[in-house]
Amino acid sequence: MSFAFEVTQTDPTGARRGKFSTPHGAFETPAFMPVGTAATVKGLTQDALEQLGARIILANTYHLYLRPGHELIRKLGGLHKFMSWPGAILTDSGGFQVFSLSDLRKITDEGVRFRSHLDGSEHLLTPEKAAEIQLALGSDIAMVLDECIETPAPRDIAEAAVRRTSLWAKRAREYFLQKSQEAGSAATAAGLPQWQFAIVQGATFADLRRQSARQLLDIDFPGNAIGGLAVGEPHAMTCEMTAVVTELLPKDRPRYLMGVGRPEQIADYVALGIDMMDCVLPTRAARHACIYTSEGRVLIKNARYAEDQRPLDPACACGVCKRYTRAYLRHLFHAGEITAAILATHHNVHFYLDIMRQIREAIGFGNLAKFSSAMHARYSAGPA
RNA sequence: GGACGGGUGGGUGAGUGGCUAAAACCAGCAGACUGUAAAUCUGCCGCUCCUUGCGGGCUACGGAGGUUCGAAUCCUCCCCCGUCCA
Repeated sequence: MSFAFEVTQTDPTGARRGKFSTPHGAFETPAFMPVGTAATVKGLTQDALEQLGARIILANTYHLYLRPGHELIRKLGGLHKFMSWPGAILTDSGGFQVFSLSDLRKITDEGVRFRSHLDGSEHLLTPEKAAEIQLALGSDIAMVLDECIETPAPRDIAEAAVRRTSLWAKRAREYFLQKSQEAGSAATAAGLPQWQFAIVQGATFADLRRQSARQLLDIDFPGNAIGGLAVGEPHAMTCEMTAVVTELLPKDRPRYLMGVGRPEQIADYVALGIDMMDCVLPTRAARHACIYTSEGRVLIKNARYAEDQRPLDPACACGVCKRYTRAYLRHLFHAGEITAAILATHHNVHFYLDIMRQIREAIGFGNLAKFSSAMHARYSAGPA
């Protein structure tokens, strides 16, 4: 069946290995999803993404709604066809923009009123509207609109966000099911997503996190996400909140921790039972000359690499590391050449996807904990 | 030979008596980045001393003198550069 999630292996730590199927192919979990907000993973062609082994990427409801417009994408055959991406696509709802565009929006129970960061025009994003846009895009996994808040947050603010997120999730679910029912058995043919994920909020309050999770579980989503983390709080807190929530989540359904993480943190989240993650870090840091390697971070613009003939990461098998030197990459960055961003992104995304491959293997062999501590050791030591 | 215009910190270039170790930009050095308003943003960027303070000393706006309490800024001469006229 083309819509399925199955846990195939578990680890003493709590980590799970599994397989996630969509109409646009299957992928193994735990999975890392590169972020392609505006229907492109910045710096990478779809060819490159496929070659790197990416089977699912992220796109953004809010951004694609503003430009080029979801109706245009629908008209052109859906997002997969539009961007020529054969793999799976998860679409974020715009809930993160509630957080990141906080100066440009007003929030009520009805929805979020945004002033476009592109032209200042005003738009109302409701839970139903966010679902509708994602249906138009034809995404494989749709996220509900949630209220993502800053951390640390006062308790009353966090409570309000939990309440509103549950309210919105219920409406989003009803809308989604109704539309799916209307489409009937033609749903798949019409490219409608079968997967809709809820998003747990609750800031750094364990009881609110539990409350949020329980409320969302009552609505009953095929998959569950944890949001509002890794937005400034310490890593230990991120882990604590994640653990609080994953304890409550059904074991047979996928769990997605949104927006994480640093290379050395990924295995920690997997150990807490997370199946999916996404993060802009590998792509953004790459554009900013920060290279992730098996030996730690390499700030490739630094003068110390001017004559360094080694590859970015001597232990890396990616095409960039096979062919180019640190000295060359440093030069490209200093020269402001677009190729610098392209090559660095290629490597960093490879690095992240490779971390996940290693983690999946480690789960198979039961030595995830070892992998995790090794990563932390390398990354606390700083660049070589 | 003459007439104008101009010489400012690594570069471009503001500044025409004190608020100027001297704008801004670039280059350089370092840092940040976690469901992307990010090929972005931040700090440093003459030398030096210390009790690291919106601290002290020194050097600095082509060169040398001078005026002034005080000069990158005004005056004199000189040296360069550009444009134009012979």
